Amino acid sequence: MRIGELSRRTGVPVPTIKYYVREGLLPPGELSSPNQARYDETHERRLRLIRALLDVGGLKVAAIAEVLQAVEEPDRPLHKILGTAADRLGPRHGETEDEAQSEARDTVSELIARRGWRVDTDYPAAADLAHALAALDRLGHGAFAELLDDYADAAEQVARADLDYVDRRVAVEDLVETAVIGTVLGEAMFNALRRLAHVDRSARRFGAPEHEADEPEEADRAEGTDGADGSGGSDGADGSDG
Amino acid sequence: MRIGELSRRTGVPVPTIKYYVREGLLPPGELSSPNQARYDETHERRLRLIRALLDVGGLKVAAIAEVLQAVEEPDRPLHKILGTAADRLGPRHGETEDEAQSEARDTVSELIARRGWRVDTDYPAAADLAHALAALDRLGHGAFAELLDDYADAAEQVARADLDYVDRRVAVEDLVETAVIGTVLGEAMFNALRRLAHVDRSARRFGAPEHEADEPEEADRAEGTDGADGSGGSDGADGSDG
DNA sequence: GTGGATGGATAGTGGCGCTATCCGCTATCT
DNA sequence: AGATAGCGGATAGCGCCACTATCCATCCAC
Repeated sequence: MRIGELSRRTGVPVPTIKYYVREGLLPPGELSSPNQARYDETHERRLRLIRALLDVGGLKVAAIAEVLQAVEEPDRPLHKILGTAADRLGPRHGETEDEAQSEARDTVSELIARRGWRVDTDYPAAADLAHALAALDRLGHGAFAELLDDYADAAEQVARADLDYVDRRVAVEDLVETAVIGTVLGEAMFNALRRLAHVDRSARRFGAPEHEADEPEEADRAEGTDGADGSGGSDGADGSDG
Repeated sequence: MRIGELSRRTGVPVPTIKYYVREGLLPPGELSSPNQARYDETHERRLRLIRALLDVGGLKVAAIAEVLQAVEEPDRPLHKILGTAADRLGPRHGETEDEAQSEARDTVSELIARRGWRVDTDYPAAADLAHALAALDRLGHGAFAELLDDYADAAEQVARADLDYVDRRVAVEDLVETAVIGTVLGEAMFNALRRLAHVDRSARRFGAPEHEADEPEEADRAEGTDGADGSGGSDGADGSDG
């Protein structure tokens, strides 16, 4: 297909596609003439991946370029690429050599050791965690770190589910791409779920009594009852809480 | 104290503090003269909160302004404010009335109903979740949604821990601020933990052999040294999935 | 009473994700 | 063959955002 159709199929404007090619996110089309290029489904797929990483995952264009370059090389060990992807997710923060900071780093090291995780202490995600803990500490909420093991339990659960999924898919699709997608979109998914669970629990605890009650005081949520019935064909995958 | 000391204590440049005041993130200092203002610990605290929300939480300045305005009003029900905070966390996405989109919305509704969560289906976090699911679907990973209940279990666990913490702190500190901090920084914390858990599990599964080996086979993050193979051997041509 | 800090206001900067425009070429329709 | 639409490639510009620089009149400390 040509660029116009690629644009139509994906909803991405043509100049934007050109921009992605320029930035190295998308491989250029195969030239059939000096100024005529062809694109195929791999481009379409890649383009959708880019948009997902961008819109849902919140990655920056430069970060996506790095991740996708890693995806291109199947030689590298998976956990490295996963790291590359995940590392680009976190916020980039300058060095703030604080007391809270070094203390937080120790806490992270202890946690990693305690759980027997096979990760380096200087892993970017570890630094992110330390940053969060340090910020908590500076805000007088160092006690929030007491929840670390609860959080880690949940994180392990999720990670297990993710890897199981990757395992299941490994033969079918590109392993690395699957892992990237799972890492990035899974994060967005979990964050949304956590926010929903927060609202639910705080409604239960502070808001309404047992019976359903919707405060009419500020019902600016409006009602969004979409008439579509269409029972989904989802199987009853019961959550096996373990 | 005056603005200079506030700056020194927090590490935030004076012009930036002025900027925050202009943007409504930080209340102005108390004027003792027409052009002389005093700041106190509440300002310092607020400033640290702003930086945490900005650097660690990744919120935008405008979003922080909204959240903090909600924090100022203790009348509003907590779960509303929590919602306000959480809603500003997610990515803003335009309307992409897709098939995947509406299908995803249904999936979300079912999930909420299935778990008995007291949240509206059109809650922003629900929309975020639907967006993530729709993106997954478009990428051919609709099956990832099978993990939803696993994810939701973990999310509930985390939310329970968070609310317990808020409960514990409620008498001591400002409730709403605590909730905001927990929501935002907790998210950063969990995401980092999840990435660490990912690396751990994928190292176990794809990297090192089963027995616990403290010594990593590749201690450095540097790429290039991928001589060690034996795992994978996935040379398969790129996704000829169609 | 002098010099440096302060408050307040306005304008400018740099990064980022696009977007607009231009040019010469090419595929396709008639 | 000629008209017309689209294309590839390159460059410049836009809009948003989080600051940052400058200016000026005032104030406080020494």
